[in-house]
Order: sequence, then structure tokens, then C-alpha cells
Amino acid sequence: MANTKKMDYVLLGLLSHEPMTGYEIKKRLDTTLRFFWGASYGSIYPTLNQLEKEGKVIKEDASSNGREKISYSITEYGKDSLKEWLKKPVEKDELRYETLLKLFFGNETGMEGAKEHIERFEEKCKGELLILNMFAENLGQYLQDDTHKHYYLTVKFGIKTYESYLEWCHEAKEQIKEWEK
Amino acid sequence: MANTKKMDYVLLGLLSHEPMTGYEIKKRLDTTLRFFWGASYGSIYPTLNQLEKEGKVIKEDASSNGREKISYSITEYGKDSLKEWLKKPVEKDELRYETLLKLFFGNETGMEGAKEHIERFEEKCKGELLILNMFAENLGQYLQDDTHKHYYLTVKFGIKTYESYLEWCHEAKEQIKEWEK
DNA sequence: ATACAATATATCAGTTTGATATATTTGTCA
DNA sequence: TGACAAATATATCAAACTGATATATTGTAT
Repeated sequence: MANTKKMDYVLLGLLSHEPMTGYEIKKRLDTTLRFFWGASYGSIYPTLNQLEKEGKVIKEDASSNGREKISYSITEYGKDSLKEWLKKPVEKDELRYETLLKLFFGNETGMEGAKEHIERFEEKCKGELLILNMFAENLGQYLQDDTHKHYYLTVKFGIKTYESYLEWCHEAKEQIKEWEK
Repeated sequence: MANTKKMDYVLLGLLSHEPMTGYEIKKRLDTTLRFFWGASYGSIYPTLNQLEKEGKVIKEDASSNGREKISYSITEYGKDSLKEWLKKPVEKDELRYETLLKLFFGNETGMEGAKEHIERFEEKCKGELLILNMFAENLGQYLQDDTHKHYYLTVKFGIKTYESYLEWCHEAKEQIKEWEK
């Protein structure tokens, strides 16, 4: 079997929902999947070309007017490859939180710096939670569809975690106040 | 100012706590920081050498018996560089959860696959939570120290989030049962 | 008309991972 | 005591991925 990186499956997964251009894939990653996965153009376009050479996706010219546009759709072989990966156990779940890093090393700058980072984090979380709650509400009306059920579960995950982040922010600030007494 | 990547500050941060070898740095990342940050030898050793050339850390031969050992300690210049970074706002907090990815694309394999991934995730979270609670308990006795206070806050973050992950696992399984009726 | 935002593809240097190589010391079981 | 595995320790490299940038067209608002 050919080389397979994680990116392959992200693209195959998205194309298993519907045919898309590289640009549309990027947008979907930046909206729907942003809470648990990301990718850059520098990996999207080359991987799309590689998947086509392997016969896992099919290119189709979808240019209109003068706008160049290449639509990709998944093949049966691509679907088989995706299904195989989906059945395998997860290799790695990973958090990369710069906020936690700056907090952990924060003794160099004191509790004042820590408080600032926590507050900024809190604001960001509030924003994300607002978006996620909107997603969940909108999704409510599509829950007879299987694809949307899976989507719904991931949105619920996002809501749960951001709510717990906000709780932590509150408790951490209280704890710092306690220490400052 | 010279080139600066995130890895620079991770190493400077760890060395600001105490002098260490590359191997010890890796161990600390795999234990204490594993819940929010990771790094591989392939970035640790080269970065350590680069930081030495820049005068941010100092190399010291700490070989004993026949065992080669290089201990690194942070310089004042290195501390200044670290502090500067700590004051800057966070650029990126990122979750990369393969579990969520497989769940999101799971309509290809059906709810049975989703349930399996959720269950495996649940088991892993229970394990992590156990470790984190041990950390928190042990930390309790060192909380007069500033470094440990910052450490404590990050452990609390880990506990909060893993608890919410477990709640989500439970609710997601209930939801799936509901859908299966 | 003109400028700005959005759409669209593509590439590349720099960063990081994951695997592997190499070698020594320490612990453990028989 | 000897043998074997596990832990300690440094280092390198191909492959993967990011973040930035280049290029060009279309739609929108002023």
C-alpha cells in the first residue's frame, strides 16, 4: 500500500460528505472542524494532487467565467481507504495550548502575567462557546441525517470542553486571589 | 533579534526551573507537561545547540563514569528572552483530536464505530485523570513555592477538562442509545 | 472608476515529528 | 556470576506540516 499520512484521511473524510475544491476544504476546516482539527493550503493542495494520482479522488474542472476551479470527488477506492482508517484505533489525541505553557513558566513574570493570560483565554472561550451554541441550535433540525448526527456529537464535545475551560478560568482566578491574601 | 521558534521558549522555560540534560527535558515533557505540550528529540537536541550558539543557555559537561551527559543552564540573556515572550499575548491554542476526527467522519462506518472510539477515549481519559489527581495531591505540600503554584493551576486545568471529557462520553453514549431506539 | 474583500490555486523555507542508530550503565532474574 | 532487558544519553534524517507569500480573477461598496 502507498504512503498514508493523516492529512490523506482528513481530505478523504471531507470529500466523503460532498465534492469540494481545495479552497472549500480549507473553509470547512476553518469553520466546522476548527475546534478539533486544522490544516494549511500548503498541505491541502499537494495532498489533493497526490490522492488523485493514487486514484482515491477524481479531479473535475469546475471553472466558471474566468475563475479557475477544480472540484474533487472521492472514488470507491478512496472510500475503502477511509473506512479502513476509521476502523483503526486512534493513535494520538493532542492538546497544544500555548496559554498553559505561558502559565506553567509564569513564575518568571509573576501572578500578574498569569492573570492576564487567563483573562484573555476566558474572553476567547466565551466567543467560541457562542459560536458552538449557534452550531448546535442550527444542527437540531437536521438530526435525522447520519452525517449531522456525527457532527452534532463533536459540537457537543466542544461545548462541554469550553464550558469547563470557563469554569477553570473562574476557579483559577479565585485561587490566585486566595494566594494573594 | 535572532530567529525564534516556539521550541526555543519551551526549552528556556524548562531550564529556567533548573539545569537539565536533553534527556531530562524530554522526560519532563512526557510527564509534567504531557497534558498540554509535547516535543521530540529531533527538535530538543538541535534547538539546545542553537540556543547555546545564541548565548541563551550554557553547556556543561556532566559526564560521570563512561556515560556522556551534557547539562544545560539558562543565562541572563536567555531569561530576558523568555520573559519577553511570556509577556506577549498567546498566538495559538490548538486541539488535535484524532478521536473527534474519526467521530466526525464516522457516518461512513456507522454508529457502532463511533461507540467504540468513544469507549476507548473514555478509558484513556479515566487513566489520565487518575494520574492528574495524583499530581494535584502531591503538589498540595509545595504550594508555598511560586513555580509549584503555576504548575498546580495547569494540573487543575487538566483535571477540569478530563472530567468534562468523561461527562461528554457518558452523554454521547446516552444520545446514541436514544437515536437507536 | 476605484479600491477592497473574497475566491481560487500553488509553492517554499523553516519547523517539527517519528523513527532509527549508537553506546553505556543499571537493575533483575536465575 | 552471568545474561538479558530496561533505562540513560546523544544525535540525525526523511517525511509531514505550517505560515507566509505569490498570482490572478470576481464581486461589492463607495
